Amino acid sequence: MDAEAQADLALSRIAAAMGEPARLRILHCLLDGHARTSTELAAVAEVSPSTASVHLNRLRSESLIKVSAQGKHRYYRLQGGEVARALEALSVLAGGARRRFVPSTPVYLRFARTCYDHMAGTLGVSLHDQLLSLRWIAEIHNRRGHLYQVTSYGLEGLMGLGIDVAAARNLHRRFAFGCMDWSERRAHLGGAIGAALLKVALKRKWVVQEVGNRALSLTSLGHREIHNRFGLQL
Amino acid sequence: MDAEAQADLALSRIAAAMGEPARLRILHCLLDGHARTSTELAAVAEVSPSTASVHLNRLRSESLIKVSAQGKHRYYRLQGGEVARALEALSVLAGGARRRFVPSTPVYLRFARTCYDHMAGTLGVSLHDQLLSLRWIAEIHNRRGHLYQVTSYGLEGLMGLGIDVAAARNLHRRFAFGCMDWSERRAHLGGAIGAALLKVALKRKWVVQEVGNRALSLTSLGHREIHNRFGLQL
DNA sequence: TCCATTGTTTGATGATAAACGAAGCGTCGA
DNA sequence: TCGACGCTTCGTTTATCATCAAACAATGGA
Repeated sequence: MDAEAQADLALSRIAAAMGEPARLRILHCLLDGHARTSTELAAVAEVSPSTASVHLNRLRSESLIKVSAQGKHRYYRLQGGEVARALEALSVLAGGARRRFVPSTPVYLRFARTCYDHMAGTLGVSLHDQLLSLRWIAEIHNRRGHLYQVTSYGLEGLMGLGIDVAAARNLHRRFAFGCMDWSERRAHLGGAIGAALLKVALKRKWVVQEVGNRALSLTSLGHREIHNRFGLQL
Repeated sequence: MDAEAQADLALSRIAAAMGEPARLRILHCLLDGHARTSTELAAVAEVSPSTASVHLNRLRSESLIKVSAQGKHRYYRLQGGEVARALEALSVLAGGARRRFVPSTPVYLRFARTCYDHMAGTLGVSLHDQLLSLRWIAEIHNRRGHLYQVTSYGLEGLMGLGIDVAAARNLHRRFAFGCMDWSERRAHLGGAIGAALLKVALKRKWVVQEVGNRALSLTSLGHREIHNRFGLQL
């Protein structure tokens, strides 16, 4: 088989991978740049988990999505911007320009959002980096992922915010770890400490949660407080 | 079903239409903007005419191609530029940027090329228009397509080029007709007279055929001769 | 008018693949 | 260590679809 025919075949396999309603719903869902778990995507695609797993495998073998395991979950996301662009080009054919795909994470989600029970986005990543450079937290080696301990500086600072670090340590969950941020591609602070920080930020109205999505809005109070307490100019 | 889900479904149907090797070969073949007959496309797709017919119907129902009947033939071509753009976006995913699709007729083909045994492209269309305005040929009405007769002016001119018009009239084929030019979307001169003109142009080295494609190169001699004999400034 | 060419439609057949449940494998939290 | 949970793999069923030959329709030329 010559190179031309082989390229055609590869192209048709990619198009076929997109040409199945359930798989297209999966791709469409991932278009915002977020990573989703297998279970979430099964619900979106409206198929059983086992069926979704087969679909995800197929999309992966065509390099349309990539996966990264994190603990119990497997996070799937688009392989890259080309995939989003191809889907957008296809959507032009379907019903004109009736509906536009959002090729990347929307600005309002990219800046700050919740990731389960802690902060993600630019805000979350910046805070994580600042806590590290202020030496409130320090990395400890572990075979899987980044784990953190709270230093004596950190203990003082967190208690100053009204966080009960000892109680957080006794929760049946990871204490503090670097949680991969999918819009920033860098770590933000997860675990019990991360959750406690979000709780404080919400309670003190540094950020407010929007309805209907996971976005967080930074208030002017929050802007001031985060600058004063962490030296972080957002 | 909500609008979102319906758009996804339409999208997946389009992707599925492209996701079949034979159909993709057809689309790929049509990417140069030319129209092809059902039989030609069956050969390209390497399937039987009946199978090709089914595929062409499917592509047509998804508005990826359009058809126009001309006599015994049915000419298929891409629906529009968006289809070419979508295929190009997909080809980025297949094997990187290894091979680029040509979304429209390449310049070298657009200017001048063979159409079976006569001239097409800008050159062919210009010549056709000029022969009409010089009254070498005149349109005669016919229920299907444009047919032409050669006037006394034309007879003189063609004989001056060494063309045996009487012999051309006796060939078992259409004498002269307007053949739709798919890159120009206008007619060029086909039939026995069109073929005889190409033969002369090749013999006198006004144009030379390139190897491997249907392109024609206009020589400087051809440029001069066509200007002198037809008053055509290319 | 007749025949060759071109193309579509139909019907039958075989291959592909999408779907699910059950079972298996890892990881997390108690 | 022991479930609980998330996810995948396997095996089976079912439905879809690509394919071709044969029949049919339309056109052009002799």
